[in-house]
Amino acid sequence: MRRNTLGTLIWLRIARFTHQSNLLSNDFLKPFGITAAQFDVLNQIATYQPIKQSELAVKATLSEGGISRMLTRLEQDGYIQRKQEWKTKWISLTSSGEAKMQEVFQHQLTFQTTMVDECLTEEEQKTLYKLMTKLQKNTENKLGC
Amino acid sequence: MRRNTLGTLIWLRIARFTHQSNLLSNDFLKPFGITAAQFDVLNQIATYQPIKQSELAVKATLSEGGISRMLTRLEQDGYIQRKQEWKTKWISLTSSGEAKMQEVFQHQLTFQTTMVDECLTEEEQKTLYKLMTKLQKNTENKLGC
DNA sequence: ACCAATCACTTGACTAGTAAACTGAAAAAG
DNA sequence: CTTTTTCAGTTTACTAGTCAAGTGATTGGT
Repeated sequence: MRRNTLGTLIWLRIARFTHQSNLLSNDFLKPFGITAAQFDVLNQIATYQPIKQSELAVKATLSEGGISRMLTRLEQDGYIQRKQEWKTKWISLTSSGEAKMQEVFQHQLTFQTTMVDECLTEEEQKTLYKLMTKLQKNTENKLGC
Repeated sequence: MRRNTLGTLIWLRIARFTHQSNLLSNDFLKPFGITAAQFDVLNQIATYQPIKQSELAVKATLSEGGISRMLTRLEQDGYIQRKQEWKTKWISLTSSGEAKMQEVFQHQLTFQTTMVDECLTEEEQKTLYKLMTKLQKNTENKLGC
């Protein structure tokens, strides 16, 4: 009892990093008036628009309900629009949303990149990316069952 | 624009893994009647009890408000108790909470360990742990400022 | 032509988290 | 002795997410 394995220590580090980096991201994005979660979704929309709501949920790894709520907020803030066609809703950025991404994207990219660059070498980053990809893909597969 | 760096790809992988592994953990813990977040807090209490509420917040990397709410829920479920002394509240497990941890801990440890073991070698795990530790410590330091 | 199934999305009830404003009692200051 | 500060914790108002039940229009079966 009360003895940890390497595996659980890895989980803990990852969980802590995610939580803390999220706080930092939210702090960083505050002046821009959006949250880290909103940035993620807007970024997916910018990349894939126009995109079905259900497909967006998959890209952002959110539940159907979760994406519905998030899009309601983003719509209220005027960043996105939903165009109903048959039974599907097509999501795209409004010009306001487009402008917001133009404003924020580069900053956020630099912010994230710097955080990693300042503590890991190029070689280490490649290794970390490879290992995290393995781990994440394995987890993703489990989720399907 | 729209070009990602290695750093942002790493962030994305980590975020996805955390989110997905959390879903899996919650699913796994469901039969035991607790959530992953509750397990984490109970685990910290088990390790450090009796512990001040404010110190527990630090250990669990939660805000003061967050830990207050979480403990209210855990108290309602009968897993923990808060003993007021002067102005601080000392948190410890009840016998029911102790029993629950006895029941769950080993399972959750095995669950997490297996997830990592089945896709990474011992060597890879050591490397991943080292790199994630660097990254997390760096993030933690930023948070203080 | 009608009833059932299905599809895409929404809603209700919940956990979980934050920041910021608020308590209430103790210690320190005058 | 009052008044003020301070400290630990709570509460409020919010975002963000889940699951599961509900909606409402279209499509299929008989």
